[in-house]
Amino acid sequence: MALTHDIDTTEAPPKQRRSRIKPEERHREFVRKAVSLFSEVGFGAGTRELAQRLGVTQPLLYRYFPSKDDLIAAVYREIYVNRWKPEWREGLLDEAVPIRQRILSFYDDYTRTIFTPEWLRIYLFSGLRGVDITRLYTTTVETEILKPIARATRKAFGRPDSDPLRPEEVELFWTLQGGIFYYGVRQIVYGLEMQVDRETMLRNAIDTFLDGVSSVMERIASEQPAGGASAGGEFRISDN
Amino acid sequence: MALTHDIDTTEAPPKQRRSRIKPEERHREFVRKAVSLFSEVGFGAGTRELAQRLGVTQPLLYRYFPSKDDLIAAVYREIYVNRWKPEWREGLLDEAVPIRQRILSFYDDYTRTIFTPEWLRIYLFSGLRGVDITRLYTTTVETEILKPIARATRKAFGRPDSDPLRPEEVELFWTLQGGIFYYGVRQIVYGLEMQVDRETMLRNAIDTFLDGVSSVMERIASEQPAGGASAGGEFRISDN
DNA sequence: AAGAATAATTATCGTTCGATAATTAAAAAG
DNA sequence: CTTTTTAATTATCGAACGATAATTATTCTT
Repeated sequence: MALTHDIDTTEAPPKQRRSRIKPEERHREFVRKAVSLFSEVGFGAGTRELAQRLGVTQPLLYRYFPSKDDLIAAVYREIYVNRWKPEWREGLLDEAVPIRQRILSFYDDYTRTIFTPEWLRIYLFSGLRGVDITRLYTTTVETEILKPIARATRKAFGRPDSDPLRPEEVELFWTLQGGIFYYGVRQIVYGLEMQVDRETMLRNAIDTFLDGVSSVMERIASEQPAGGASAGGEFRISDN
Repeated sequence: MALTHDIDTTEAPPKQRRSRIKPEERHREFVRKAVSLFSEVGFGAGTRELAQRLGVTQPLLYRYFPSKDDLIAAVYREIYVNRWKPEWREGLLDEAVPIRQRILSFYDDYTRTIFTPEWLRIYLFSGLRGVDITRLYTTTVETEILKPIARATRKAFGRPDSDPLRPEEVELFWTLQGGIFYYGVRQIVYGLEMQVDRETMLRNAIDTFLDGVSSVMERIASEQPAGGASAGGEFRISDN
């Protein structure tokens, strides 16, 4: 017969006062802390850990979210939707400002938004999970940011706005985007000590890009349009 | 009293023949399949799933690896050490080849190596886990690849090899590296249909970069060396 | 103040996980 | 062929997971 009265090393439960707050606020609190927790350990983080950080019990989560996946969806919305600024696109189209300054201002504000552990890590985690939202976000970046930048840049170089954007042109601006993005990953995600501050990096990267992109864009414009989106014939001889 | 003889829907166990192979080969098999599995679902993947893919039972893993973390360490070694080619550095230093061609050849081979689901996804997963190996790899890339490229490029522009590399110069080449890397992430990790093939992207990105980098490198060289590594005074007025 | 509504709790279920011990069977040694 | 070695198995443990049901206690309504 085993002793049933174990020595209780944990002191008596602190008779925790249960705080009752408005449902909407509780909902927001869950999402806020979930963003923080998931960004640290990934979406495999436990619901008990999340509840503990909020000072509540684990089953309470299921009063506000039918399942963990619904909570994750709310986290996606917070990152991808709530932190997107429509003014980015507008600023990029403002022809009263020189193109260099427009691009610089955009990336200054954009990196201020996404260069946080929460944003970058959840972006990477969600990308690795293969959920559609990452593809959707990438498409949004291309249509709302990169294509406007590309058109504006071409215009600034004196090229007519009439001929359509080539995929190769858009891809060039993806390279700039990726280069800047990777600076944030190295600093925030990998925790590396950066030898160059963000503003200087942006200035140098954008100046290098703008200085070199005109000749390459001209070359692209002078080449045959690439296969898939060609308006000419349905078939053409590949130029290997 | 419950019925103890449940209707057995699963047919009789196939009396699985147990195959016995050499320890070293079993070890390699575990690592190989672990690379594949972890790259798909992350390091949270179960040891039972891994064993199933090998056609063995789960406890067998612990004959070859003391713990799951040791298996993960072996996976890191496979990705970061075994797939690194020392010839990359050598090729970049070969002054018989024009700088543009040297950079192009390197990135052609480098992206051929890392633009696989296994490499890219494990790289991203490991980076998010915050393990030291990612920082170590980044340092290796900088010293073995980017600094040699930067020096070679500067040399090709006629600058003396004597004055030390500025952090701002190295950072410029990180931007190129990140831009190229992000192409692979979009294609392989996010599964996006790329409108521009890898070779064209590399050519345009590198041409844009090389065309624009000379003027920016000159500006960097003409500016005051940045704060931290300055050999001049211990203090200086910050230039806000 | 009494009762209704509901936010938060306790208790618990069925899975899955990494890991260990004991057992079995295939290959190596004699 | 018999014995020894060891690669592989079966069985199982304790912890952590997502989720549900029943209960308690706080706030709102009248």
